[in-house]
Amino acid sequence: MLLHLEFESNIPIYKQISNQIVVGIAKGDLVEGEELPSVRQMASDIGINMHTVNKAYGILKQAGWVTIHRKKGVLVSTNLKAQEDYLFLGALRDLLEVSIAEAFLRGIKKCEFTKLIEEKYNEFEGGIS
Amino acid sequence: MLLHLEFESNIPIYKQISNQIVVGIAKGDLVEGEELPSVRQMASDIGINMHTVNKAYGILKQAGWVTIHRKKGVLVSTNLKAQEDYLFLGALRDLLEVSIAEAFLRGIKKCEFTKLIEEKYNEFEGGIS
Amino acid sequence: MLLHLEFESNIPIYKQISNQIVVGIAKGDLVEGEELPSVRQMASDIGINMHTVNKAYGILKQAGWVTIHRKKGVLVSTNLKAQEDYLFLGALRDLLEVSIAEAFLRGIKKCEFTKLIEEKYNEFEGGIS
Amino acid sequence: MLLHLEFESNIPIYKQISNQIVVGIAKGDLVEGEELPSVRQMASDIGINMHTVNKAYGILKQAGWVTIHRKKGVLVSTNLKAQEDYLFLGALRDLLEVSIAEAFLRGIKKCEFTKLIEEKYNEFEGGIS
DNA sequence: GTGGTCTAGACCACG
DNA sequence: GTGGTCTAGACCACA
Repeated sequence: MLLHLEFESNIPIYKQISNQIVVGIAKGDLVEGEELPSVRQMASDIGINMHTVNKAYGILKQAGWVTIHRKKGVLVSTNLKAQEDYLFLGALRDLLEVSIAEAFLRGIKKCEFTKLIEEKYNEFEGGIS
Repeated sequence: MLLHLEFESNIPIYKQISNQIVVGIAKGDLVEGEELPSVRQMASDIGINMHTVNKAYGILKQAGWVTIHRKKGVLVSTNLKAQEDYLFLGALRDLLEVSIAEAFLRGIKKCEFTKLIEEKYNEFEGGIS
Repeated sequence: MLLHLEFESNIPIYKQISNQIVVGIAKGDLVEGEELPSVRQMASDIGINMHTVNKAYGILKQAGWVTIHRKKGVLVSTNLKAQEDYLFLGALRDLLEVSIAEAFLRGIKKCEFTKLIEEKYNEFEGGIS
Repeated sequence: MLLHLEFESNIPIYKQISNQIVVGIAKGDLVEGEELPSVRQMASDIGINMHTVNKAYGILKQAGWVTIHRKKGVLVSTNLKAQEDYLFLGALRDLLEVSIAEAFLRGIKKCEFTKLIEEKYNEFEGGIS
């Protein structure tokens, strides 16, 4: 599991980390119960500050993607709070609106857009089979 | 064309403005050549800082959604730089990756996701016909 | 609204702050929409670091007790996520179990315990009437 | 008397142990004079560090819930220091304040809260009769 | 001036 | 050695 961080990006580093870990889980690169490096370890590996990694882990913990095990450290988890699904869908709808509007105006066809989605989905489902 | 701003959102005001204008264009609420309120006008209407509106217009101009004439004011445009389409698709792919990963892990089916896309697309296509 | 912090306590300072603000809301000392001091302001008032206050505010925001308004700053809110109520009750039940066990073993009567609860409730309800 | 430890809880292991033993006494699962497993025994049973069990026992001894004899081992006791009752009540009041405030603000009625208390009390009183 | 982010260095509780 | 907490000082985006 290698992280690719863009320090020049306007996306905060801690967000890039948490994002990539979620994607890693979806792709099957990270499996349930797997141990993530300690905050200090990952920080020194990447060459960033411990607190930045800590914040990323905090977000993941909050959302349920990892759990902090007192003996084993930070473990990948998929214990999502189901009741948050509808909140997620609402946020997703908002997030998509602008992108779709822009794609539409650029003349990108509906099927091109959905194909993009399906490709990504397939990447993830491939991790399962 | 009414803007609905959420001052408690984590999305910056200027971004909310530019987003809603793009969506407005896609929906057909704003048509090519239509004049948008002046920076001062919109700022006082909404009750926000002039610089915020200015920044929103700047982003829209940069992307080609509006053109700014000294005399005619701010006009809706759809003069997109075609060569940026593939850049847009790349950025879109990145933007969607995390959302799709999360949706996938939450058990949201591919077809549910694409249906959401299609619904939005239909909203926009309706504006044209 | 004055905060009483115990720096020697084993309860983290940021938790003491967030706790006292919640209690303040319940007592009516803080009302919906009221503006809280900025992180820097409160930090310098109390004589602690900005980040500690920031963490307290972050927790309150997460739980819905405050919102970050882009124009007005940090505002008291009571927009709680209703679906978390049953989680709260579960956590409460766990929290109470040990205290009740200990009270019971110390010979504190059921009614003494519930009287304590009722007194606190009255403090809060007094803030409303 | 089986301990159920959650290594992913934010409550320290030693605290979980001491808590559950106090609750066990209240429920009548553990009776006065009963012998608890030795530090080494319990540690190996649960698969945790000896020091962790030791710390739990230390807390229990400190509060008077167990006595430690060199020969007889760790014995359940209820030799509470009576003069600490008022301290306990004070601490309890502080502990409950935030929970009650939050419950109040969430619209949980006073009687719902006290019913929760009474149910727990009944669990313990059932252990006696 | 506000909150948001990052860094650096430190101490403590825990296991 | 782990995560949790606190401090101090800095830069940036935002309004």
